[in-house]
Amino acid sequence: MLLDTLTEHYGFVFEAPLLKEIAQCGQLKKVAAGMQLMDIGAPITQMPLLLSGAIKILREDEKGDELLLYFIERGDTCAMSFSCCMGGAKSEIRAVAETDSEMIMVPVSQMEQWMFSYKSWQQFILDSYQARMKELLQTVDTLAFLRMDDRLLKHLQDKAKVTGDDHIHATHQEIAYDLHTSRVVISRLLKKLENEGKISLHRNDITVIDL
Amino acid sequence: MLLDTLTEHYGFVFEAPLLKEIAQCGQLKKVAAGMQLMDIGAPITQMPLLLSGAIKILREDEKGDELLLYFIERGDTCAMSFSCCMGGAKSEIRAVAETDSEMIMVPVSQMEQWMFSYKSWQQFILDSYQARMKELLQTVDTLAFLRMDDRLLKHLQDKAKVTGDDHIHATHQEIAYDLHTSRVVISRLLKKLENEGKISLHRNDITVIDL
DNA sequence: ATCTGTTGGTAACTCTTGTTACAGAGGGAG
DNA sequence: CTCCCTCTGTAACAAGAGTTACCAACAGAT
Repeated sequence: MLLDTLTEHYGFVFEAPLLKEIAQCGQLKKVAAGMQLMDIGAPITQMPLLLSGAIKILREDEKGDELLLYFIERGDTCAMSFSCCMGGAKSEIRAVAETDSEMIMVPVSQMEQWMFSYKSWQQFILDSYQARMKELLQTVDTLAFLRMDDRLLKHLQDKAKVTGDDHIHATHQEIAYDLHTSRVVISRLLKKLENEGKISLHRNDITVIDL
Repeated sequence: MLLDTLTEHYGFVFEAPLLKEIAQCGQLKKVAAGMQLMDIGAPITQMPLLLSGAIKILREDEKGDELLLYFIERGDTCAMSFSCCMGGAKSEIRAVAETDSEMIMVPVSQMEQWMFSYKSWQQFILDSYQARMKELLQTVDTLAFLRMDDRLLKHLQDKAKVTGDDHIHATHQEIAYDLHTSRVVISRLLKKLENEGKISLHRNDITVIDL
């Protein structure tokens, strides 16, 4: 039945023999929101194929300050893990489940071979790289060209999108960590956004109006 | 003699038959410092294999404001072009020669096939993606975690590195464009760095002491 | 109902960065 | 040399963001 699940989500991406191979060596994994899936510096031995839910990808500096890079949604994979394990390298990022999520974990050993034997796998990996690259460019744009109020609104909109819920359950402090700023700044700007009619504020719940 | 040049620079990366193929369809291109090689939104039909010099990769927002992403040096290629042309997509970035540079331009038509027929080509593309991804992460770190004075110093050090010259020939305005800030800010911070003994300032010439 | 820890609101202040304005220094052309 | 243009230095001010401090509102536990 792993094959069935796989076919349901990736049937249009991979050809049948490859789906079968993945089903054979892959392993279903369910994680609860908030669980950490991968840490910076950790060696990578498996690669996730996301079935449902969303994963947030974080970067951290030497002082331990965090920054949210982007979200990974269903049908996506973490291209960075791929390149890392190919070179036997360590992870450059941290991955945390944003919502309850399901994924198939594929051991890296097979993947190198698939790059040669399955055109669809090769295409999938390249597309994945391409997509991640684009997300990273988006992140750079946001950091370089937007002020904190716009970054905040964008963050709320993104978050509403990946959870499929315009009610965001997060404390101001948690948002501040994602955007690498302080809680006070977030509270201030949230209030401003509320006055502008773009969101409405309640305890532990921000409703995004301007989606 | 294109094959000779190619072998000299990429002999240890690609096997002989591939080098020959590249020499057949590739085309030597020399560009002077300052020349634009690619623009945002432009379709991509060729991919550069850099032989000498350095290329700077820029991002631009709707208002036309620029930001330097990173430099590409010899032995590198622009992975982004690759993914773009695979999907027939437009360029996400602008590329400008930082110094006089030489490169071999390879038409995209062949490349898709090489992905399957040459393991070394596949590896080269994946490594290239990996390297560019890492540079982009660096860029994000810089934007998110550093203040302008440190960004400036880092920029000068990077620039000295890719040109192989600790004398930087650039106006304050040009540096301001790369870092997406104003000339006055750069002048101010350069003066500060000079007072700290990390650089020395002359007209159209900044000498980096703290390499 | 009271206590307690968490969350959110706000004020006051500092620091960094951006903006405007202006003056002087250097370098080339006539 | 003089004119003119580019480049640099600096002051003064404005705006955005970070910091510290404190209080109120809320929710859960006893």
